[in-house]
Amino acid sequence: MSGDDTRETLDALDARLLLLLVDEDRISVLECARRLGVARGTIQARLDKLFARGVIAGFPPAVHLAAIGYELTAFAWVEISQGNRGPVIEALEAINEVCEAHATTGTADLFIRVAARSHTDLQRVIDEVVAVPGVERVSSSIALSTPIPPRFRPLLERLL
Amino acid sequence: MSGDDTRETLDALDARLLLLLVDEDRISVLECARRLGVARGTIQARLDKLFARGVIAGFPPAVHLAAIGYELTAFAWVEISQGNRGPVIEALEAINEVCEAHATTGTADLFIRVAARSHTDLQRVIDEVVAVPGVERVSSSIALSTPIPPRFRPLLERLL
DNA sequence: TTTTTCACTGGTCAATCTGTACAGTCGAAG
DNA sequence: CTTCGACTGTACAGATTGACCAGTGAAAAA
Repeated sequence: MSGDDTRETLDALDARLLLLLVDEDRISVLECARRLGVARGTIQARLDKLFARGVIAGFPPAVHLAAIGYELTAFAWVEISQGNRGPVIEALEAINEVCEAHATTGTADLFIRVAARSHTDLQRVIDEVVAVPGVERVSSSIALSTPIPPRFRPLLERLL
Repeated sequence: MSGDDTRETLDALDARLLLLLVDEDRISVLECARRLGVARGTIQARLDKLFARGVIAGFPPAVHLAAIGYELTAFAWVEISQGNRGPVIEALEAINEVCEAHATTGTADLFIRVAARSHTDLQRVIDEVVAVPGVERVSSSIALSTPIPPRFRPLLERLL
C-alpha cells in the first residue's frame, strides 16, 4: 500500500525487455517476445505498464549533435542573484544552445550544458548566458572528449 | 569534395522529419510521409541517409531513472594524477552508477554524472570514485531539480 | 480447503506497416 | 539535348500491430 506506483520494482523480465530495447534498435514487440521466450501479449502488457508507470517515456531518436554541426559541448556553472531563479531559467530556455539545466547544491546555483558549432559560436552562447539579467557569474569548461557516453545499461543489468 | 559526409547539412525536410520523430512517439514512416506531405519512399530514403551519416544513432527507450529507483543525480569533478587517465576511466566504467564521463578543460580533469538511489547510496558511489587509484580529488554536487531537461529540439527548429 | 484474482499462454482476426521494386516526372548539371 | 539524382505514385508479399478470447497455473483471500 505504497500509494505510489513508481515504487514498484522492475522484475527480471522488465529489465531484460528494456535491455533488448536499448541494444537492438527498432526491434518489434513480436521479436522481443520471441527473444525473451514469452507470449507476445505478455510483452505488450509489460510495455504498457512500463509506459503507465513512467519508466519509459518514449523512443526519441538519438541524434548525434556533432553530425548536425554542433561539434562542441561545454558545461557551465551559473551563479545567479537571489530571487531570480525563475526569470533566469526562462531566459536560458530561450537560448537554443542551452541543452540542459539543473539546479544544484554547492556554490553555484545552476549547472548547464550547452552545444555550439565552434569556439566562436560557443563564445557567443556563453556571452548570451552572461548577459541574462540575474546572472552574476559563469564559469565554463569545454568537453574535450567523452570517454563514457551517456548510459544506463549497467543500472539495468543489475536487475537481472 | 569534402571527404566528410558528416559535413552535409540537414535541409528543412530532414529537420522536420527529426522534429516529428522527437515529438510523436513511435510514429510510422508512412505517417511521417503523410504529415510532411511527401512520398513514403522519400522519407525512407531520408531516414536511411540520416542513419548512414550518423545523424540518428537509433531509437533507444527514454528510461526515467527515477522511476526505477534512481532518484538522485549528482555531478562531480574528478581530478586525477597525471598519466592515469586511461586506468581511471576504466575503473569508472566499472562503476555502474557512473552514467557519463567527459574529459574537460579547466582545473579538474574529468566531469562525471552519477545516479543513485538515496543519499546513502550516493555516498557509497562517491566513495567508490574516490577510491579509484589515480583519483586525487572529487568534488560533487547534487541535482536538486532539472528546470531544463535534456533537449535538442531548439537546435533542430532553427534549421526549418 | 475453496474461491477469487491475476499474470501468462497460445491462438485468432482485420488493419496497418515494411521492404522492395519499378516506371514516370522534374530540375540541375554537363 | 542528355544524363543524373531526387522525388512521386503505385504495387505486392510478408511481417507487425492492436484487440480480443478461452484456458492454465499459482498465489492471495476467504
